Amino acid sequence: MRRSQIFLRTRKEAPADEEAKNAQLLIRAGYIHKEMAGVYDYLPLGLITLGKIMDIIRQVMNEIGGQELFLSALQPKENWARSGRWHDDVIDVWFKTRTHGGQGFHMGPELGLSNTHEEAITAIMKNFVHSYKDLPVYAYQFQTKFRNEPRSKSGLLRCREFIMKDLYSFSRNDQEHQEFYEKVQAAYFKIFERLGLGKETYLTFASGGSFSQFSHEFQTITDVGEDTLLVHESKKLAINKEIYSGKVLKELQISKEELIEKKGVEVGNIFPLGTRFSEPLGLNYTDEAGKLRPVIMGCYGIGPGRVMGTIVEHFADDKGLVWPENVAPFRVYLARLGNSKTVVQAADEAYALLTQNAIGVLYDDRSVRPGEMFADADLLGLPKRVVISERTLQNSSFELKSRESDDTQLIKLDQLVQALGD
RNA sequence: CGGAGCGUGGCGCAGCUUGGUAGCGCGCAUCGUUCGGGACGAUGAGGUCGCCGGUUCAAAUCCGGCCGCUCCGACCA
Repeated sequence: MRRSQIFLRTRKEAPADEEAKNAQLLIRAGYIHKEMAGVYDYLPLGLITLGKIMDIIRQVMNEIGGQELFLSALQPKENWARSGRWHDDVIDVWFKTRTHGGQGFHMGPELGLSNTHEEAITAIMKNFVHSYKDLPVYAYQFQTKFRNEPRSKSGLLRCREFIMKDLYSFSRNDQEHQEFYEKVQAAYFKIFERLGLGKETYLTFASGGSFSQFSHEFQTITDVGEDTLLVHESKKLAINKEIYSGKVLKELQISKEELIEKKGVEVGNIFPLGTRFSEPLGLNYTDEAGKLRPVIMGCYGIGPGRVMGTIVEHFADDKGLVWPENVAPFRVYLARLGNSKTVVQAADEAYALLTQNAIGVLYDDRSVRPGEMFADADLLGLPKRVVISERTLQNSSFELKSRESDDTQLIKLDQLVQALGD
């Protein structure tokens, strides 16, 4: 992509209405735009980045047998009435067309904007699951969730409208469910590893609801995190402070002295649902003996936008964003200094060559001064910076620099692809 | 939902105490000089001063109400 063509403008100054580092930098770098509190638009660069994160998640979900679908954001009342979750007393973050007899849309039935999809997916599965032969089924989606948080904050970390990957498992029995549950657990570690957060992300024991003792959160250690964790570093796990007790310690065979208190961001969550939804909504199957049984369910979430914000919080420095290779919107920032014929030609060729070799490159072909290009390259946070100028061409070379280091090196032009490829 | 702060061209801010032609920097446009870490000069475009109401000859400024944003707390299916 040529910088002169991409829809992008960077800013020197941070917006006044953002305090969170992730929001300030992502806005300054032109990745996102704030629509209102807790609601952000993804601009071209931001969408590419978000897409990279989603692709990593998607790939691993497919590997464990997940099938992608896309459910609606508009939710009818009926399914939620059946599960007992339509009432504002049960879920108070709903955006609904009518609440407490107030005004809603001027026509049509009472509707809600999806804040989660257990009801919807369970109702759908009634059309497809009748026999033990139809199970297990694993379905997931990337969909927008709407939650009217009483206080959204911290940029992308706590939004009122956000995309979530939510996977739902439908199993015949507890054992089959448990096997998959553990598979997802391993898959999540793989995902966070690929996203660059592996080292700081802990499997965290949290409140399990009515069908199991625990649910499991994936918490990434960050100062701006909302959750307080007691981390066991060598065992690579943590306990959410909300469930911390002597009994829990005993259960997990951990002693108090081994734990360190830290702040974390919940980047993922896996949750056994038992028959919480299959029973009220009537999702049953006939087993081998002809007996009708409720389907055992689980749900498994990751918030790609929240992950993006967490990555920013974790890696960014005082000059701007720093993306791990796997999620960077482009691998290379190609800065062309000067616009003499030879420089333009060499840079154009480099751009074409990298593109042909499927190396993502943002080509700064503008006629701006070097300082501005360097500042932009730092702000945008692409892993590699390549400079082509009169000076480098005198050595038939380009200059290569990594975002996280100050060292530069001159490399011969014919080594371009080797130096930047995998 | 409680507490604190804020709202003035696209962005960052001053002006408000003491009412009287709406200003600065960045960015943007044109021209010239520059060109390896956010250059300089000249000219120019761009603003319902969050919204509604009140006081006044006159309101960005004073008064009342509302809306929005940030942070702390409560909440977080």
